[in-house]
Amino acid sequence: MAELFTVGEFAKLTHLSVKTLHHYHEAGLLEPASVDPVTGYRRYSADQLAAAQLARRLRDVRMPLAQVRDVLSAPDPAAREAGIAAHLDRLRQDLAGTAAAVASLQALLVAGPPTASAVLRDAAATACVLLSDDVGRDAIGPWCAQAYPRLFGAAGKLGVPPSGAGGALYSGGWFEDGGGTVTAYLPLDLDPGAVATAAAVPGRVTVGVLPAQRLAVLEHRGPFDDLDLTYARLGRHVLRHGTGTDGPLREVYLISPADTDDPTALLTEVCWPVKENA
Amino acid sequence: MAELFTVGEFAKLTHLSVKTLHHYHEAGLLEPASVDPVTGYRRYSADQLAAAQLARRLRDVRMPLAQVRDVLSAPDPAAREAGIAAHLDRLRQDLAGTAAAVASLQALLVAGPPTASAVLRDAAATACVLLSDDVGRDAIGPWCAQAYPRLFGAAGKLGVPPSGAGGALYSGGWFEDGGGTVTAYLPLDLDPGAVATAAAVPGRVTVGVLPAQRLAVLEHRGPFDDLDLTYARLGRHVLRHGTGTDGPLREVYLISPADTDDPTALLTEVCWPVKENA
DNA sequence: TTGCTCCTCACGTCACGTGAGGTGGC
DNA sequence: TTGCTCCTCACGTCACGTGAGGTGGC
Repeated sequence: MAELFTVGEFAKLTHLSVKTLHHYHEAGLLEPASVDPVTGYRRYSADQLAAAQLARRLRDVRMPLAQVRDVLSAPDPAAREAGIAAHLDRLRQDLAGTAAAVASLQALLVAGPPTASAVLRDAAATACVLLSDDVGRDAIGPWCAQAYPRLFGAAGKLGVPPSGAGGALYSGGWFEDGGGTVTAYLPLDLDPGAVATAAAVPGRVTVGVLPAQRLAVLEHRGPFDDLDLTYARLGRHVLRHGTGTDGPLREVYLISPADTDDPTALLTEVCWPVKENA
Repeated sequence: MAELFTVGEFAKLTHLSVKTLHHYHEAGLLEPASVDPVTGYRRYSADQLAAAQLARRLRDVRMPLAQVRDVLSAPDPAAREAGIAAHLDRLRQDLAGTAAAVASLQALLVAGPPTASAVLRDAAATACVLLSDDVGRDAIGPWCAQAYPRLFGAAGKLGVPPSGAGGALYSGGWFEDGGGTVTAYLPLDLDPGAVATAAAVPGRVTVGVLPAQRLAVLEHRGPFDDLDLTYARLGRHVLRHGTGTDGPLREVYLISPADTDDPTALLTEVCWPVKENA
């Protein structure tokens, strides 16, 4: 007859627990070859051993169940291997992130927080190309990576050279809420008063003016993961003196990931808006 | 006055979300410097910034909250750094495990399952030193690592040389239920009938006899993580012919981690108990 | 008939995120 | 007074594990 195994037997054969097999059934990931309509008994076929073996290995490399399901039901081997390769790539990025986090931890233990001092600056109104989006905390890196090329492209099409480093505004409760509206900008060598006459820009990039603002500024050198140390130094004093405003926080990327592959070489200005009479 | 910040301000300073700070308060991990008894408003002090910065980095390296709490409340810097070092060590092991899982996945994709054939063997009754415990699936490696030295030590104290490689019995539904009773054994060069006269052994190690049993045996070469492939090949045929019994599954560690650091050099006999008339 | 296996709820775990619904401070 | 921030439930997420309580098959 057909080679059918009970859950318990199939569990022994695959080293997946019975509970896990139940879960995979319910998740539509590994459906038994047949289910007895009266008793509900699951029966697995020998043909399903290979799928179970693959599923176990995909879970061992932390692939989410939904993706495992997609891989197992892939229409052809090429699609299957593409799904696996994509996940292994995410795994590599994750690993790099963990290594960076270990380095950040050890740097904090060895060196302690940085000790530079903030300066006040009156930022003038500035014509810019702008790109705004609702971005979560964990998506900010990739979002910026696609935003600035688009802004540079837009500036090029306008025929107006950038007049300085790109930056971004983090509005409202971006850090408190784990995300929100981010506006990436690139300053243009253009009279702010002339902006209304600028040509429309393709995509969602727009041309606008950053308003004049008084800012407390502190330079941050090193990876973005350590920006909290600089925010603490800068914001602590601004808040202590009660001079902070609820305007968006601003970052200026003087040396950005586009300029260097060395995270310790990154240079970022952190700008906290303060009252005019500060 | 004291430098006290609201949750929102403290979130901006630390890049922890307000919800996370609530959670850390409830978890007793980072209690606000003061809580308004009437409004419930949390107030954080500037002194708490360092703890928040450390907590964020510990979470970034996936330290569980309970351990973060222990580290933050450590009595002295030495205890704190010991806690951190212990976790970084677990992280390294985890990483090695993931690397092994990637290798296992890629080997499966490239080579497919192995194709050796099983043989029948009548194992005679054997005198052994034995060590039994309730062990979970994920704890089996470390458990074996401490079990076999103890068994060798016991054999030495008895003055009886081992008569072969060590093995283990995985009883009942060990693989189906994700754990259960495991019995590690080391065969002794001793008449099984003489066992009752053997001296008591210190610790929880005992002297006993493995009963005679007919086994279907298949050799497994390579890491333990790939044992499921061999179990599938072996058990599939045993179950297909309906000759399996519900006795414990047995593994014999011909080349064990004590003998080599190369996982691909490991050699294990997988033994499935079968009926006497098989 | 006795165990053993199988079944289905329902709830727990972990570290938060996501609203809902309501209140305090400038 | 209007927003804005703050508060507390209560529930969702993810991949199962852990019983509870009950039934089918040899």
